[in-house]
Amino acid sequence: MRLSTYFVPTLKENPADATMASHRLMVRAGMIRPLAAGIYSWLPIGWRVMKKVMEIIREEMDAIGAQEFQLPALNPVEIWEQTGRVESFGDTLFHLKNRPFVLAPTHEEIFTTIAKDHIKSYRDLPQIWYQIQTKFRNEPRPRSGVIRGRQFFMKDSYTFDRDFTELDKSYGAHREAYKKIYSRSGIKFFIVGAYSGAMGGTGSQEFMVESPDGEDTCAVCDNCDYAANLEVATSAAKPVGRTDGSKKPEELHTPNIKTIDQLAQFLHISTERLAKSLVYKDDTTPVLVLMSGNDQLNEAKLTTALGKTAFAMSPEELSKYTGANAGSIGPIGLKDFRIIADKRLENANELISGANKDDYHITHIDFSRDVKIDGYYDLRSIEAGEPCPSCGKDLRVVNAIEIGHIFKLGTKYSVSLNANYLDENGTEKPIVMGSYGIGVERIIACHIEQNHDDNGIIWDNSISPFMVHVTSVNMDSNEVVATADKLYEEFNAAGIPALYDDRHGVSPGFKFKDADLLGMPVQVIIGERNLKQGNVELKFRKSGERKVVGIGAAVEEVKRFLKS
RNA sequence: CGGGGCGUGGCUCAGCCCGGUUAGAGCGCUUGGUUUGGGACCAAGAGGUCGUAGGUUCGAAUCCUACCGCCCCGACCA
Repeated sequence: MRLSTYFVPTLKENPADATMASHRLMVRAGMIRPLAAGIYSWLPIGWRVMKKVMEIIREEMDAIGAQEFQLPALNPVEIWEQTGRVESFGDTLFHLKNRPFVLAPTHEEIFTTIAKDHIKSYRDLPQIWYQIQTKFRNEPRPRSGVIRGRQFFMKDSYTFDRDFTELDKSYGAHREAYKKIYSRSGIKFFIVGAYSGAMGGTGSQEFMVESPDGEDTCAVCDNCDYAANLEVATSAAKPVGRTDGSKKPEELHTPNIKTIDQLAQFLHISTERLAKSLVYKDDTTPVLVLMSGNDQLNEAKLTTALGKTAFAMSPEELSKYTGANAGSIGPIGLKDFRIIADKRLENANELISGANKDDYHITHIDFSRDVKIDGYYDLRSIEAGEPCPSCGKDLRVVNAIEIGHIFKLGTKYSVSLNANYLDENGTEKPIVMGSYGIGVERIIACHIEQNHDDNGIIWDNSISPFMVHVTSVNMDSNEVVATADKLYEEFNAAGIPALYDDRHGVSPGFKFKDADLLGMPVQVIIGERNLKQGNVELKFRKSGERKVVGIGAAVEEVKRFLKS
């Protein structure tokens, strides 16, 4: 493409509202333009990158036998009501005003409906179906450029199997395909065990890119391959356990003590044996959650433990239900509560907790003697520096951007939409499903996050919009123009996509800055200085290395570089 | 949805606190000329309902109210 006519509106200055490097650079390089919050237009050079990423995805999906579909984004709301997801998506689901339709935020319902209509026999299984399609989600707060948008491209695939063993195979195939997709896209990533959330299902993993701007938090071990989203991460933190002492519970006056730290200071002991009480309520039952000391409750883990979402009680509810205010609540003498505790507190004794009477605590509590605990669950958020559950080395806690998520859905959607098949014995069974997503924009944004410098983007060959950037330094020199034209044609003829800066009246410095900003892997610079000796200059974007070569050798040199 | 910030030519911003001719700068754009290896220079131009609506005032970009939009933090995030 000739830059003189190609629409690439580059910007010298940073857009005021972009904070992340990828966002800034995508706007500056003329890849995208904002239309509204979380909604972007893709300009020609950005769309070229998008298409290359999509092509990598297609190749790897096709390689595991997946078949590409294209489903409607407009869906009758009725289908979404059948799976209960109008409610579970809530305000995130876009509803049309003048028809009972929604804009699809994902496609489990529609793919399952097709499966229900046409998959009737075990002979029809397995199937792997996918699409690359625009998704719509009314995000309460779009952010970080294209990373969290209200409209975005997702590769979503769905597997249909006869049982869970077969599902494991389909799931495994996706996991491997995803690794290839991200590796080929030039992204450093890691895989974490994840929380299935409202998707339901029996297991899931996320593909993550470490980034201080990430919205997720993960625990990772640099020694072994343990990595997990904090929503499910565990550590080998020691249980509180039992200690000497067989005293009976005793009330203790603790005036104006509200926090665990104050209590520890007041009693001159460590925080570990202080059983912190947190009070939640789900739709029916009040729940008392006991944690050791200052361990932080992870609400995602709480949801998993309870099987439903619970909300923290307001201060007014607290005193109504417990008779005390926050800071003085405990498990002893509490009526009508479901009481659960973190695993670290399992069977612990010599604990101190609130007395459900303001300014009083109870000492010498033995959980196996004095309290009826309805269950011990892993409820705490792990912290950096705790020992890895698999190898014991220190865990790191990092922020990360989710670029893919794979789910073993099981039969949640097939049951609610009656997608059944007949097995060899003529028994009707629900199809066992998996669903797998990739955020296409996020691949691009994360690639730029990981591959840029102060001057601009540094594309990997695999997704670079062009392979070579030909710069004609001086358009007023006939020799320079003739040589640049000729090289540009030669690159085209050799099947090497080239961007040719043939703009008139643009100073050399301006062209060089644009070339670095746009970030093609190789630049071929044609100027009078080198041309006198019959040479042109190659500049390799990533290394910054420059090399002067004869005009006739330029194409071969570039070819060799691109192959290496 | 809670907290904070912002809205002034295409872009980045000043002016607003303390109201007062014709609303500014840099970049970009147009024309002419000079330049040509790291975001050139000179000259002459074009381009703005100061987010919208109401209010206060003799007078509003500036003060007040409401609304809209955008960004950041939090909540939320299959």
